[in-house]
Formats: sequence, structure tokens, C-alpha cells
Amino acid sequence: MSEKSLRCETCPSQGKGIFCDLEETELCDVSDHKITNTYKKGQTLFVEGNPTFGIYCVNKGNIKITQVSSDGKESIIRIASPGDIIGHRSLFTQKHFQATAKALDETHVCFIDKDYILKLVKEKPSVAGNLIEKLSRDLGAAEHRISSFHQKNVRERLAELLLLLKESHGEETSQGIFLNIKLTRDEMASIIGTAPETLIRFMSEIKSLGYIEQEGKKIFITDEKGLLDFSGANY
Amino acid sequence: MSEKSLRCETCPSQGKGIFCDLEETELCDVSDHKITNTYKKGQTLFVEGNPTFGIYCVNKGNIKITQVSSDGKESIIRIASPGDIIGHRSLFTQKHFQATAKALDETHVCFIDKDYILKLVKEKPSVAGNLIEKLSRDLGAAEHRISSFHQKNVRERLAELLLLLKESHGEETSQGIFLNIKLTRDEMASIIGTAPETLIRFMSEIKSLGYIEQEGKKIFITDEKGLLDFSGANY
DNA sequence: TTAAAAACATGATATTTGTCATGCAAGGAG
DNA sequence: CTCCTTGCATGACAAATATCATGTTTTTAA
Repeated sequence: MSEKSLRCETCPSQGKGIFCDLEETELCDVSDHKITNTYKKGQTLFVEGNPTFGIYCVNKGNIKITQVSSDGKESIIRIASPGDIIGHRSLFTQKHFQATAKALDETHVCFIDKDYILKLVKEKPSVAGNLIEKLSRDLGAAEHRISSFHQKNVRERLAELLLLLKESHGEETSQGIFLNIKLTRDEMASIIGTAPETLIRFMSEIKSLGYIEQEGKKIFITDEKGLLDFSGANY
Repeated sequence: MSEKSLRCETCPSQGKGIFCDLEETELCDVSDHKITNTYKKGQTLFVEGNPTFGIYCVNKGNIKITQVSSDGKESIIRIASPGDIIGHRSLFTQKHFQATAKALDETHVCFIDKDYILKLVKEKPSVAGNLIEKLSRDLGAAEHRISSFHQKNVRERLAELLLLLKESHGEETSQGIFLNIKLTRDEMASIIGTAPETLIRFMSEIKSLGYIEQEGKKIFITDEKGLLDFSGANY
């Protein structure tokens, strides 16, 4: 799955990642210390419990980060998209991955070796700073989800999920905002922590209320304001 | 509530915090840039929405970090104890606090100004590194809680909470492991995301199974192994 | 010390959500 | 193209949890 390396200097997600403040020459150096891999839909990047060798920087595609319970129930704890890094959390704490990463679609990912990234973090304050900012944002998102669980029921969490997907993957079209990410109902259910059947029921309800439209698997948000009210938004 | 400043050099939580790798002279410099405050039980350190002026370093006592929904339901997203810092997440992302912090008991907290801490992070790689590690651990804990919500029911989450409190606040005694932290049932319920009545019911069940004992408000874990099984542990 | 307030506890009941069953639709492999 | 697998959808029912009510105990404050 390894292939011709992508260059950080010309990476489309440059400017979003933790290397965005590096000089061109420094970026070239990063490029020289990484390997680019391609993963097909469903392929695994790493598995919970595996040793950590470095971090992954997403160039193209989407990746689901999951944790599986002892009885096999999968939870999606995060979705990584272009510009995101993954594996960083485990790199700086444990020796082993705490979660599993799988490609949701055709994905290009750059792998950066542990030693090199640790050196970068130490020597380039901008990288450390951006990493701190990234972790802080991730932590904010995670804690927001925790209070959602306490304070919202499934329908509200579903509406909230649709709005979050709009933020991260929404694209304006003539028939509404298209959510340009491939997720099965099972996967959506395992993001908001409910049973697939329950999720599907509330999807139908939201659809019948005219807040969303479906065309095959494609989801379009047609009434954002309605969804926002429906989500019991407190922001 | 301001009082004679504590010195970092002699702080009992030195070694646990993000400044643990600094030289004595550097620590003195930190001491000179901070203010020590004391908060009584129930007092507020900061409120969601307030502007961020710096970070807080806990010297003594416990602090609950909460988010409140539009209909007034409080969720405890984290508890900070000696050695922990709070406010850091907001400092590095938003301009305003995303959560509210209140003292759970008599608390001593050192406040470090925003500009100074940002300078430290930039100039001292060890501080940045420890901050990254701290954030990574916090993120790990938050993501673990997210999958707990998906995968465990209330009784299991309660057992898990008791075990976590044992890790952070447990003290060996002759009648079992004493959980040395003052939390009301309402607060415990708002950690695991359930109604107080439901929590109390399961507390009674766990007590009747002999896994814990109560003496007034004090909780003792008398059968850790039992609790672990009861929690549906997958670690 | 005593009154008032807060916290704890438990029962009865309502609501939400999960589970099981079943049928249909869509997409990939031969 | 057609089979076959996977995903989507919905109904009926079961289980878990929330809510409401009420009484007791503990803590707080006067």
C-alpha cells in the first residue's frame, strides 16, 4: 500500500495541520521523514493494543477511530479528515494504541516516525503549540460529547450529529447542504451511542419533518434552523 | 480570597504537574508570576462564557468542572485534584471558558497569567511536552468515557466510577479502601450521566452485594474484584 | 439547640430506548 | 444479469431508565 510520497510543501491540507507554521525548507525536511500510504475503504491503519511507532497525517479521505467493548460493540470516538493527525494521543502517553483506525473511504495518509515527530515537537515551538491547540480542541469536542450524553436524548444527539457533519463535510447544493461523507446507519448510531434501529427511526422522523432529504444514501440538510431547534441547541 | 502565595519550589504537588522538569531557579520564576487563592466549598473559580486570563494550578482540594444545559442540567466533565491544571483547554483555543469550575471542598489554587504561561510553553520544551502529555491523557480519559456511555449501562458506569475514584482518591483503611472525596449523590449522578434516584438505587444494590460499605457519607470499597466484574471491565 | 434546608432513600409509574423479527432495497461478485 | 450479501426500514415487545411522589435522615444556619 506504500506509494510515491506526497510532499508536505504542496499538501492541500497544509495550513490546517500542526506543521502550518513551518518554513518551506523545514517542510521539505518533514517530507523527507515520512511515508505515504493508501488505504481502501474498510482497511485498517492500526489496531487497539498495537505498539505506537509514530503519527499519521491525513491527506485525503476519512478515517474512523473506534473502541470496541468486550462484547464486541463498536464506538466511534472520532472521525479524522484531511489535515487531521491521528495516533498522537497514544504517542505522548501510552506505548500502545488505545483505539483502532479504519478508512471510511479511499484514503491517503502520511506516516511520520515517532523519533522524528518527538524531535520536531521539542525543537519547533510552533509544532508543539499547534499540537497543544489541536489536543485542546479535540478535548473540547470530546467533553462536549460527554455533556451531550448527559443532557440530550437520542433525537437531539442525532440532530446535533447532522449539524456537526454539516460543519465538517457539508457542501452547498441546489437541494440543500450535502453531507459529503460515507457513513452507514450503523456507524452513525455508534457515533451517538444508540442502536441502529433507533437511529433509523429518528432519521425518518427528521425527514418527515422536512429538516433533511435523502437521495439514496446521500443526505441533504434542507432546514438547518429546524434541525438546530430540534437538537435542543444550547450554543 | 487572595492570601500569602505558595511557592512552587515547595509545592506538594510538584513532580506531578507540568512544571515538574523545571530547574529550581525556573520554578522560583514561576512562583513570582502567580497568585494563590483559597476557595471554600461551593465557591466558583470561573464560569462558562467568561474570558480566559490564565490557567489555574490546583495545590489542595478538589474542583468540579461542569457544563450546564439550556434547561439547567449540570454535567461534571472532569474533577481536578492537586497537581492538575484547569483552564488550559480554553486558553489554547477559545477566548472564553467552555465550562464552569467550582470547589468541592476547601481548595488552594495558584493562578498563572496567560502571557506568562504562553511564554513558558514557547521557551521551555519540557513545559510544552508535559502539557501535551497532560492533554493527551485527559483526551484519553474523555474518549474512554464516551465509549463507556455507548457500551455500558448505568450500573456498570457506576461501578467504573467507584473504581476511578479509588484510583484518584482511594486510601487504604482497616474497613476497606476509603474514597476520600466529597461528592453528593447528585454530583455522582452527573458524572455518569444519570438521574440521582437511579444512581442511589444502584448504590444500594452494590452495597447489598457487599462490594462497598457506607458509614454516613463515607464510601469504602470492600470488594474491588467484585466491583471490577460488576463494571463489565474490558481492560 | 432547634428549625429549615438539603441530601438520601425507596416505591409507583411513565417514557425512552433496546432487542428481536421480518421484509425490502441496493450494490458487489461471479 | 442474477444471486447473495449488506444495509435500510418498520413493527411488536422487553428492558432500562427517568420522573414524580413521599418520607427519612443529615447538614446547615440562626
